[in-house]
Amino acid sequence: MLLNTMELSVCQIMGIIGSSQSLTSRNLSLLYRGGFLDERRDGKLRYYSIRRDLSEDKKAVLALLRTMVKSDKKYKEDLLTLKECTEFQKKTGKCDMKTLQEFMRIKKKDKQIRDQKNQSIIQAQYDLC
Amino acid sequence: MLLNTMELSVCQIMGIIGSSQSLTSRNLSLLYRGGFLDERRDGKLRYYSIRRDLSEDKKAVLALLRTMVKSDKKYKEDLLTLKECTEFQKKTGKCDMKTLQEFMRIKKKDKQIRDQKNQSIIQAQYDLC
DNA sequence: TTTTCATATCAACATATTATCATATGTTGA
DNA sequence: TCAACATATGATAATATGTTGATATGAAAA
Repeated sequence: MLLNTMELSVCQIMGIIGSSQSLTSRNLSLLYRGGFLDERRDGKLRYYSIRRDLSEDKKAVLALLRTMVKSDKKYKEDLLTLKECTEFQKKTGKCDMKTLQEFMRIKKKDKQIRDQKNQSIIQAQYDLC
Repeated sequence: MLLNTMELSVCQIMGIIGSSQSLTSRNLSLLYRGGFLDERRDGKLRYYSIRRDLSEDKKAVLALLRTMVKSDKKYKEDLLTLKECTEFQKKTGKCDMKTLQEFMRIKKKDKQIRDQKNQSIIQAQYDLC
């Protein structure tokens, strides 16, 4: 679904959605072998994008997924992260795995802290009752 | 997908697609609880049909499944069986489980014989090479 | 009422799908 | 050539999904 927006490399995707390297690579290559994605190699990086010449069946599948995903919380977050991530890259010029992972590590920590806060608010509300 | 055509009872569906009673019942009730189906009770029988007031998401899912299933061999066979089955019912007036299962047992046997014939034709072609 | 039939449900099993870890492959720059 | 990095893959563990067989429930006929 992230690839709806733009072409992305394996490490970008793993950075954004927070999945492991092997899982990301594997799933992308499954989608590639399944005929959903195009692959472009540029040095060490491998960029994947949604194929332009999809069969009607596949177009329909993607169309459905796109409508289903619209209301998905994680998806919205990920889209936001993608935006931040590309802006970060434009500014710094950096697009390597380490930088991305560091970028994500910080984001993840922030999220954890936020979640903990929410959790303790909920707890506090329970305690009040 | 059979329910696209018309409202059907559990035993009709199990007869037509050749699935066990418990499996058929379970899957139908899952679809019902999932909000895809309507249920109507008439004596011992329970009729399921596709809900008229589906959400847009669910409509989209069904629309996709309908296009995907068009090219499915088993689906085409089942549609044919459904037709035969309803004609048989109109003629005989019978719609109980035993009759349906007997109807299916014969159909299944016919199919097996046909498949065996095809198999031996293929074998014969191999032998020729 | 008891029996029969249609359907539902539970527990156990079978199968399919996803994820992980360790390691291999291939690419680039020193 | 080697070291560093990005990606891929094989073996295996974790989890989800689908199926079956036995049994329960509930309605109608005998």
